[in-house]
Amino acid sequence: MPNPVTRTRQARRDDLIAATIRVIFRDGIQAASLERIAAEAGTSKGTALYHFANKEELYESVMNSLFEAGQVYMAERILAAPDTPRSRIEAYFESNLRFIVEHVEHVVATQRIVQNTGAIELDGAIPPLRAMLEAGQQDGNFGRFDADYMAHAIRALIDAAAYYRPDHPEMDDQQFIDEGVGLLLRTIGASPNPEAMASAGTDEA
Amino acid sequence: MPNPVTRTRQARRDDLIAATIRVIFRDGIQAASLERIAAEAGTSKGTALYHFANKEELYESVMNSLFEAGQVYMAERILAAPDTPRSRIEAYFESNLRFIVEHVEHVVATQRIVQNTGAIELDGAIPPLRAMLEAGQQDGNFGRFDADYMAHAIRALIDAAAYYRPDHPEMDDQQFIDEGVGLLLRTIGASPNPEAMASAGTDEA
Amino acid sequence: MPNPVTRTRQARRDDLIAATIRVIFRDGIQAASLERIAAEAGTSKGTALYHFANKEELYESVMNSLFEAGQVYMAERILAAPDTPRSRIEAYFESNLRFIVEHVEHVVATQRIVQNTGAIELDGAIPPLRAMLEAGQQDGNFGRFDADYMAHAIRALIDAAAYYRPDHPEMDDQQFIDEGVGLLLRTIGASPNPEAMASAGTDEA
Amino acid sequence: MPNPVTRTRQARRDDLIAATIRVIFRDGIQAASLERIAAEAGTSKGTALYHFANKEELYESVMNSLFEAGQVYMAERILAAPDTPRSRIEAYFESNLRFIVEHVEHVVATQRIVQNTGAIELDGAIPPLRAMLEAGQQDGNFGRFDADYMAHAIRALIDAAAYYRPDHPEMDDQQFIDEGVGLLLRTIGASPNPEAMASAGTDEA
DNA sequence: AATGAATGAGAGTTCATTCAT
DNA sequence: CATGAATGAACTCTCATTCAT
Repeated sequence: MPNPVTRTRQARRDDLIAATIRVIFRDGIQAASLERIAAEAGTSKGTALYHFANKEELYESVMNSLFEAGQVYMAERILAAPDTPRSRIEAYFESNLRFIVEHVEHVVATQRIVQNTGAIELDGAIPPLRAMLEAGQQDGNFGRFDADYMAHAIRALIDAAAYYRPDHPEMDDQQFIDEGVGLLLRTIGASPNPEAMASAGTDEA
Repeated sequence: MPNPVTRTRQARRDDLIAATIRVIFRDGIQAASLERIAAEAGTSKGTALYHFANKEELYESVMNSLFEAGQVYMAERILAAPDTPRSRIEAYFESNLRFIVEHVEHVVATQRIVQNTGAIELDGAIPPLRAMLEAGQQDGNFGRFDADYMAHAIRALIDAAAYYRPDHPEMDDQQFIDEGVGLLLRTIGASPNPEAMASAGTDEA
Repeated sequence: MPNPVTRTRQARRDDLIAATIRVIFRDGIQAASLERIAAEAGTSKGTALYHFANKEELYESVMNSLFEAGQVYMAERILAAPDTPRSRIEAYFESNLRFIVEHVEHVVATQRIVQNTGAIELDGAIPPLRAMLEAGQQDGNFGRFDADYMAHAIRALIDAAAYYRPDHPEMDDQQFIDEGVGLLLRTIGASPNPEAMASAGTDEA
Repeated sequence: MPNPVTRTRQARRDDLIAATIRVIFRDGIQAASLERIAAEAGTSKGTALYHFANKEELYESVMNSLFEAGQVYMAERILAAPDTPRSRIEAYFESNLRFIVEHVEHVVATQRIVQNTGAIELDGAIPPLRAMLEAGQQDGNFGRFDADYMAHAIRALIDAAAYYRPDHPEMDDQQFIDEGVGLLLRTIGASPNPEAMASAGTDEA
């Protein structure tokens, strides 16, 4: 029976992870000292280091909790899409952008950590993406481009979307996602919506 | 009349700026303490702070020297291009990528500084870019997209190119630039159109 | 009636004392945190402090358990020796060295604690030793020396033997003891005199 | 022209070394935090770490300054002695004890550091000492003993003398040294003073 | 113009100890 | 009996900045 003072182990860890995300997102990674993070979580530096061996482990937990959640979220949606490169990559784009919209702070905080610590975690995203791109190219559905270069470009675009989002509340979530998906599909040389193009109208001049 | 032993004011500042760039590019921004930078410049921490009021001013100088050089470099080439949105933006893309290729270390160092200190300097690049995009859209040469969103996307793609470059020496400079320009033109909905480039005629199919 | 799962009070204390000795002997006193000791004993820091009011009390228990065991061990052997200063001191030397050989880890751990905490426990050993030396001097059996100075020297030699022992496994126990006893007897000016030991007669040539 | 505030580099280092010795000698090595040492030296923690890369380097400086001084001091006196094992080792004993008397605090502080950090510096003293002992044994001047064991015993006795000295001011320096030399010579089985024995009297029964 | 020296603020980390359960 | 959780004090170390020369 957990009480409000002595939380269970995982609850405290979650509190600290959430506090870390808030501080980094709000004040920048420079401001994210253990003391500041602990204060944000309503606890002390000593307690933070009781739950995480060191700051690096805390940061890793922030990153891993995002990666795991993101992977599940996206895999679910990508596998639900029709099994064609075009549909798959569109599902990839859309699910990734939607995940970002729903977890902006966590995403931005993680990016700051990756940039700052030189963690190469994000590189793990490149190979599967490259594979999807090459599959589409072989089917003749995508344009002509260097798949590795393009994979990095896509990651850059998606990551940038996370930075863009919080500063543009005037755009609603769906607009934001659609704009991003359209842009990404155009970048890889796949028309934004084949069905729409057939039935409704033309998106491009 | 500069003394051969005692460097002139500007020369020393330039030394320190160059040293800062090298340290950040090579060892990361975490390693860029004033002591480390001064040592790299062959001088002392005290001297570094004699030439720059504080570390922030040194970082600003690193960023400004890049922006000024970049602006001159790009303006020259953009103005030399035919006065159409399509040509102008292609010149923008190509000159920017070429500038990056020629100044990778400086560009990467600046990006690290911006990310780390939260400097918003890069936002200055958005309005002129957005203007170019809107001009192209009004001419019917570019696709349908949110110009502000696209301006940020383009900056993200170009910035990402700087990170990509040093890790891919197997690509030669021209390949790298062409791949980037092609990708960017596709993104804004303007096909690269090689024939047009040969005949200097219509930019868009 | 001790519960097989829940150890008895004394058993837990003994576990912790033994764990403390192992940790200090193996990893040094710097590494001997309560957490480390508790882990070595297969329990938790909280439990350790349930059985000992604080760390100091734990250390005192380590020392006292050694002193008590040593005192019993030595007293038994010294009282069994012929009642002459020469025999008595020889029994003191031999029993002390033999006790060390049989409890190296405990002895070394205790020495480390004494050195580190500045505990002056060892001084308790000086007065009885000094008395034995003075008795021998009055009988004309020992050399001319300052008894207090010599008592300290003897303690230093015996303590040093404990440090020496683990690093020299090539020497067997008996050799080690004999070498030490010989050295000590020589130091106080009483030759080891093997004939005397055989005939149980005159102790000094 | 050094002023009382800004001391020269070496002077400050010496101040800090002296302060370290005083703190360790007076309050024990546990109390020797950088803050405490800096305060004792009349400066700040930051300054201490400006002059020494880290605490370890400070401790090494304490040890090395002692070893260097001691080596010079003893070498001078040992080389001045007649070239026989007996004279040489007596000069070794006497010069070492005299050096200790003149640098008790430094010696004790160094011993505490060695014990605490596990530095094995003192082992360097064993081989030359063992060589001297073996030389004396071959000449038939010393008793029968294991030279390595004895070398360690001698070091232990001499080190113990440093601990003994400050607590016994009633003994004057010369007495202290003579008592120690006599004890040591007896330990190795060399009569304390061959000349004295020939001309004056007998020290042993 | 240049710099060695000094410093204080703040960082991450360790640890003995307290306490509620 | 036992322990997980929490905490605060103290520690070493980093660093931008000030200042006298």
